[in-house]
Amino acid sequence: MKVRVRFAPSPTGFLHIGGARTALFNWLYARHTGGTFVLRIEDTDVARNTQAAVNVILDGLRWLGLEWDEGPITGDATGPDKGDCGPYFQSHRKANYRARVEALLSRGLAYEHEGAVKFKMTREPVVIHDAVVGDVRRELTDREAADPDFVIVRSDGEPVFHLVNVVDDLEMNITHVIRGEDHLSNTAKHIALFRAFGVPSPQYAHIPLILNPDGTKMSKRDQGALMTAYMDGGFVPEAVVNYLCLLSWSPKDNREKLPLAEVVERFDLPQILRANARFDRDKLLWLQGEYAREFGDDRFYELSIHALGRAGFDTNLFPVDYVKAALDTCKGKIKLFNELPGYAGFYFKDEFDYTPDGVKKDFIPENKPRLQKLRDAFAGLSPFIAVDLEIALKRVAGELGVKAGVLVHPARLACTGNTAGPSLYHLLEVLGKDRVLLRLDRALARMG
RNA sequence: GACCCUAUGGUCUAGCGGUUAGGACACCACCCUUUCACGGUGGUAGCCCGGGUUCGAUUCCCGGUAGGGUCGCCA
Repeated sequence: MKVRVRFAPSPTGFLHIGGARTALFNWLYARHTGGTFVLRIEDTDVARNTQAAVNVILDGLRWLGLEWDEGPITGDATGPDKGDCGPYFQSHRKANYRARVEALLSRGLAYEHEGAVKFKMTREPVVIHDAVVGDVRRELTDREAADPDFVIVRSDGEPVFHLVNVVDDLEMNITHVIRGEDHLSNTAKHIALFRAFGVPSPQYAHIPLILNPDGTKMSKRDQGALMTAYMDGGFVPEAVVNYLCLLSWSPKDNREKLPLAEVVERFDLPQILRANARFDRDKLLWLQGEYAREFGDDRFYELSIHALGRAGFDTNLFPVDYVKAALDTCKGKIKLFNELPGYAGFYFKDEFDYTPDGVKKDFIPENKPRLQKLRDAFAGLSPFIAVDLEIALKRVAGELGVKAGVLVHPARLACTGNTAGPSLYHLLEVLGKDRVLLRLDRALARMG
């Protein structure tokens, strides 16, 4: 039997990091088994659905690289889709639900109740055979024991989650339901519905949740909960996906950074851990840095230029070779691409403020004659290249009887406005003699 | 309140009926160095508690505790 899994988000809120992880595990299992990954939009809550949320779901999955085999192609519920089990928006499957409810009603398995339809839930404990958690015997809670039946169609005629979820899994021939553990308790209801429809339940696999760093449940309002925070925050999908793979799953060989293709090869349901995991942004950031450092030039330039553009820097105003040379000095130094405007913006603007800490420390009176002497030495240099700049600076330092750092720090502040940044000699070479002398003069005037 | 899941350093994890309990992030110190970052070396820190089984439990069983989830005409 060919594996068919689905990710079935509800567009009532923006794509969540936990939802992304659920999508990832479904995708991994589909790819691992050579199965099919279906995307289904559960938009039955008309009042709370938004088109923007649908778009973020599609954009987010594509950004992560989790392409689906079946499902909508655009965020338009009436738009094109791919696959033989559509429509993939639940808002367009109402006839299916109606027919299923009729069948239950006619067989006495459901009944009308004050305008709504309720399903006659079994009173017996339900055993859930879960691929991750094992066998779970779910008994009724006290409140359920008082009234075990539950609503499957609202009095306004709209079908409810438990019903539509099961009907679609059934009609879309879903073989494995991989979802968050928050659904484990509800699974008894779903199994009862499958029984009522006379078909076996899919294989369930309930995966642990992602918690906040303090161990509380991550909600949409928490820091870092939304996928857009990563998409817009200068992260790369490789790092986010890699990090997500390491939550509740492990390659078991002490490696942390590993290619997705290898995860696909090794991923399987029984090895998924059972305990919730806390989200650790520091570790994600570390992985982000690992990836950012190892990108090829083209990818690095592309992401960098994009990040600079978002911050208002138009790199098209500069020669391509200049832009590339400037970015080359930043590679391996930054983690988040969002850091780049602050880190390398000095290459692309002549007017900038000096960081106050640096002014206090480096633009001191005794440094003025030193910087002047350095400026004069630089003025005589041709060509203006890093190795010669370093020799010149160290010679001046020697003549002054000071360590190189005494000149390096004010020179850096003068030319970049910052106390930290790319290699000084290389950034000077990239800026070029004219810009460097101009900036040194400006700093000298400022120190006056 | 009831039902369900879970429990290895601060965090993510490996592991085992007998191990000096391994790795990674973070943190601290030192080295490298023009800053930052990288890299290198070293370090602090862990098997939730109580019973039971056993020659021996972090590992198996039971209980407790703690954390999480669910019990909607939300999904």
